[in-house]
Amino acid sequence: MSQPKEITIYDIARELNISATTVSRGLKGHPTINKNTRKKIAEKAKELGYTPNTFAGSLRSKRTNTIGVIVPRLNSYFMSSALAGMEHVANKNGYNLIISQSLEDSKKEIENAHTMFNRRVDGLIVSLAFNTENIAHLLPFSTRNIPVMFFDRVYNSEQFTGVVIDNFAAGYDVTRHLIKQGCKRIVHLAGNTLRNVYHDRLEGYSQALKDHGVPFDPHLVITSNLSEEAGVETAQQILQMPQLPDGIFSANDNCLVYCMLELKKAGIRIPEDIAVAGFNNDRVCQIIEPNLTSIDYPGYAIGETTATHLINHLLGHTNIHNTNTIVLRTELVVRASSLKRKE
Amino acid sequence: MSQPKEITIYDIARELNISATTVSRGLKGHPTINKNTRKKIAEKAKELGYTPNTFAGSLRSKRTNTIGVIVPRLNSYFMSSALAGMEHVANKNGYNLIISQSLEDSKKEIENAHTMFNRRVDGLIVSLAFNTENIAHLLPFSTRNIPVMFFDRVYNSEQFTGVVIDNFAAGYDVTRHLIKQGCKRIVHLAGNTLRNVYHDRLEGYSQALKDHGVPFDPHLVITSNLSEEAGVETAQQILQMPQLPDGIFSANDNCLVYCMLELKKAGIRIPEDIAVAGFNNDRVCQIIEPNLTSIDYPGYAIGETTATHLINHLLGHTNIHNTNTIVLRTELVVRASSLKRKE
DNA sequence: CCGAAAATTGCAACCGATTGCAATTATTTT
DNA sequence: AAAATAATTGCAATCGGTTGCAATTTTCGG
Repeated sequence: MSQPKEITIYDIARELNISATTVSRGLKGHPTINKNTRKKIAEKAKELGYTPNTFAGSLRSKRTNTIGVIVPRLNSYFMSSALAGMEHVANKNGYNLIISQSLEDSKKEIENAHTMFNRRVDGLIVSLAFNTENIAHLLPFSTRNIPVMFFDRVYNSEQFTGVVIDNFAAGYDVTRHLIKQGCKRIVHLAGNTLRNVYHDRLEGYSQALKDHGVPFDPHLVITSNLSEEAGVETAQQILQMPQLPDGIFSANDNCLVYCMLELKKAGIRIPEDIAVAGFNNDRVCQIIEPNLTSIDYPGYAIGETTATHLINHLLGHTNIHNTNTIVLRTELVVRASSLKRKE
Repeated sequence: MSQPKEITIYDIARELNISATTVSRGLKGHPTINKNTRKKIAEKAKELGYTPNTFAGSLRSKRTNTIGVIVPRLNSYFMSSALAGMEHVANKNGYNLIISQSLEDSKKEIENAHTMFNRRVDGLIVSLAFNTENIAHLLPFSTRNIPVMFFDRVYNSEQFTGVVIDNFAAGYDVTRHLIKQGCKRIVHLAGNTLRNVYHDRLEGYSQALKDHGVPFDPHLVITSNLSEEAGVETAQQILQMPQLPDGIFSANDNCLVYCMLELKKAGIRIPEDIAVAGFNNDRVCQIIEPNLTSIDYPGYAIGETTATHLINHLLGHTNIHNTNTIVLRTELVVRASSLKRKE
């Protein structure tokens, strides 16, 4: 099982009777190396089957061309889209992604952050776990001048840049839309309000109610982890309310879909009895019946934007420290699930 | 912008008046180091805020604790589930994942393989692009004794291990099920038959027809890239057939769902006019109406299995070279979309 | 043809940990 | 208490590129 010997720049140098320095520079296309020499080096490298050893280089140069990504979980429609967007941008620019999941657990998020740090990622992209309360684990990155960017689940801090949508406005829009459809008792399925996204959506909801003279009833705000199971449970809770609501605004589609199915099973008509609207514009929106009104939340674009900004910063084209927040445009996509009246 | 100096094992060594060797071993929990010394080292390391530099270590030890993953795209339900499974196993074992997408393009897959090689991944996991015809780009890994494992889209080779399901059997089961429901003209939505998964499903379909005396009609096999758009187009093709089919077996759910929506729009009743069944047991199966019969294709488990085997091999617990293929169990999940007769 | 400027190339230290082997120290055994 | 064995620790080379600065070669004007 002996490993075949690794071909190094020294091998190339020896065969060409030049120094390793020249080979190193030649391979990098360094301008001070003679064109002709460069060609010879390239040829010999190919001939010998040379492959650069990234570690050796990174050790010295302190650049790894690696971006760490920590997400709550990578198998949701939104997340995998965002990751796909990041990977695309990164790959195009010669960067690679090391991806890890916190599984919504702050402790694991901290561990992962350590790993990323040890791996000397050039930059870090994070979407926070459900229960992360502070970002002490990210401070070593700042100390080291390693840029950290949040996306989606951001942390309110002067120190880091985040890519988000205007969750308040989106929550407001959805709620207003439901009110305009005649809803008076609107349930809000909320997530952990520790996270900006859920907090802001709830605020938007409250404000819209207020602005339109609809009383805010805390009993109508159901907080959960917004999972599929939570959707089912929520439906049961709703069905047991002394007075049924006439609208639901959910902070995510996934949960709402399962809630809808359960409500339908119980004979509730949507949107006639209850108008519903979600958040994310998940693929299922166009598949469930009735089609689901939702906020279009461009995962791929968010991923691209985040990665682009981070890489531009790394390349020195821009400085993200000047930017606190990047807000992407969203859009309310109205579909049958919320249309009580013909518009 | 000067970087704060990096803390190394030498700093710890100096402060403790011992050698760097001892520090290195101490941190790794090497048994020959005195327990007491070990404790002192650990304390000092924490005190100074030491973080190991993975590169330096990897350079010397030639182990990176990194697994490369190349997938066609990472934003599909199946893929992101598989990746989630892999990440979970890898993380548990101290490995990290470098993930890249080929975007179904063989050329990009080759580039990505190079990158992975240069990064000296300890092992590689691949699911092939639609149009990859050979695996020359993976041979350097074999030469170097770097284990490569396929999953899902595997390459038929003695050389590498793959984790798959029995696509033939699954295709056979679905088709037989449709036949038993009384279908006589069953359309098959096929993918690129260069890929085992689609090839085998088609074979299973053919064989089932044959075994049950249903004639095979090549016009009923519609090959596409199985995208959402393809689903819509396929529906239009079907609607223009001189004689409508009475069943559809699609090689994936995603495409079929869009096809169904289009057919329903045209007034086709499912399953009465056309019974349909898909493949993957995607989340949408339980959401679309009627609920979709499908083959449960356990993405998360496939990811876990693949990563587990690879890591066990890396740790020397098992040797994947003894294993050619690992076949996971699948199951036909029957739902309303295919039930022409009460069972 | 000479000397200065420009273009190339090389020296040698360095990045930070790992490791085979030898050396030192502690513990037992006789 | 000396000898033998076991437990710890350290030396010094090594992994494979990168980089500041000096050295060498080439080019060219006069």
